[in-house]
Amino acid sequence: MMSSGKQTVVRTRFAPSPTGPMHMGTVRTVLFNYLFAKNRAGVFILRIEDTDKERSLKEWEDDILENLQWLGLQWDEGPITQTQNYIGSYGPYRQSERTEMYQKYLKQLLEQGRAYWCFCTQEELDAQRQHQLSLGQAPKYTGTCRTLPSGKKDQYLNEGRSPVIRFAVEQKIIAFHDLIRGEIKFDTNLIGDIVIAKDLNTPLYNFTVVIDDFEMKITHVIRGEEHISNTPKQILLQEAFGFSRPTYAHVSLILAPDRTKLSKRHGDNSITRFRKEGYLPEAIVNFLSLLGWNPGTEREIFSSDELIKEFSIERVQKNPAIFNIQRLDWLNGFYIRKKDLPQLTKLCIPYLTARGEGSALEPIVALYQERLKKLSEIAELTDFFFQKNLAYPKELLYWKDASDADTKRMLDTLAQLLSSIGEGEWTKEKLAEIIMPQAEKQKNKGYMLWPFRVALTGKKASAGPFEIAHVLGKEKTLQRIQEAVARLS
RNA sequence: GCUCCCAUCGUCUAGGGGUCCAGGACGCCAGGUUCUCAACCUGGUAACACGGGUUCGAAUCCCGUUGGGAGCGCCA
Repeated sequence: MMSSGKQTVVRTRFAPSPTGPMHMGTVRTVLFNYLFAKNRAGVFILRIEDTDKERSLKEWEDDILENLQWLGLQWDEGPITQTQNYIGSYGPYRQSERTEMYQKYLKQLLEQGRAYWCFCTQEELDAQRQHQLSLGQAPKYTGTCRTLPSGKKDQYLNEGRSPVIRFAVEQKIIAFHDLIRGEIKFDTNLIGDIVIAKDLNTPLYNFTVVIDDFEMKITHVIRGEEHISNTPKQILLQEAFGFSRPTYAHVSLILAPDRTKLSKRHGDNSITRFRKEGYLPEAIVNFLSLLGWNPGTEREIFSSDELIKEFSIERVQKNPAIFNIQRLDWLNGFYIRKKDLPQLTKLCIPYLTARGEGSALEPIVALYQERLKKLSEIAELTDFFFQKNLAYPKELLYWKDASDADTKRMLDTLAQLLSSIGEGEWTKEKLAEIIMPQAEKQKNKGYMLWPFRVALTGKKASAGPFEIAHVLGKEKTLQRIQEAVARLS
């Protein structure tokens, strides 16, 4: 195991396969790896597991790289790349670029007789599995290729069968300590000889992980719960090579509200979708890290640096957590409210395309900063500022029991009052100073303020009328009131 | 079917034998503020899955039941 005298540097890795968009659940796993490594002043590695040539796509690798960058989860090591678009100067490790090394280890196993060529066909294996299932047994490989006479081998080759490489699984009890779950035991009797490579150039997952974790000196394997049952296979492989065993920590899954594994059928839960909708990386990081972990205090808000400082893997929850978007929304709103205006405006611009320049939009964004749950909402909330003609039913102008005539009279009074205010003193304070006394004369301020606000926005919910009138300017404000009057009677 | 994992408010969780007729947060409800919607403040609702042990004492330890989840590939 690990040397106890000198302190070993902690090394963790995130090892995704680029076969689809990066999900929220995946992000949480990365986060735990990242936080754990950083908390121990260790090294965090990114390894792209692209051994499946059919399913691995460059598009998805880019998706992973982009999102990690966006989230601020930078890896510390990797091959230096020429065309580096990412923070730092390291590219990711890619398993597709390491086949020679895997081959070396594969040959070693073959020579030692720890692995062998298996000639069984897909049909034979399927039949075997069906048979075992029908007997109520766990399906496992029980073929005889392990001890195949060499004559038979030639015969199969002549038949055109293409063999795979199987690892001869030793029958024993494998126990390992999991940082989150404690002792876990498996009887390898239930595991058949596993396929570790399709051929010498095509190694498979359970094999490559073991080699890479050793070669990259990974000390802690933090991964999803779905890998618990792979662990004994990997330990067996490690033992065959005499590799030291990393420490394991299996993180529970994130579940959809129906309590099943979060998947496509629960809608789009890709990190890219949340990014596009206008969730902030700090909100996602804060939210995900508290999904299944907390420092034992009543604190809810954490920056990345604070998370790094507080994080401990032992405090990670064993039971799976349900993805609860309302809490994410709340956190997102919190972080939006905390942004300074120029920064927030900049973030909103993509959602306000062709509606003006940055600084011109600031007053508008300011009115809605505390109403935003996600950035994308800014578009609909503020559309009335940019529309030439507002579309709303005239009934919307009525406050409570106010009649058409009442409302018209209110708007006329308002127009009169507003006209008296000079362009130069058109501030929300001045507007309130002139209008409020009149509004207060009504049975209820709503009789004047409601139609005022609706005339300006065409909406039943919005920011206050004075601040909106201020941003709109005198001319547009009066014009919108006239338009409202024209709708009545 | 087999193997493994899990089990506190609707949700995320605190709790690791007595200080818990269970605390916080989100949500929800009510009130305050308010022309509206947010934001903000105050209050409220709501949980130890069940059954056996162990113990003077159990949400906390053990066993079982039930329930949920994951895995059982020439995917990762």
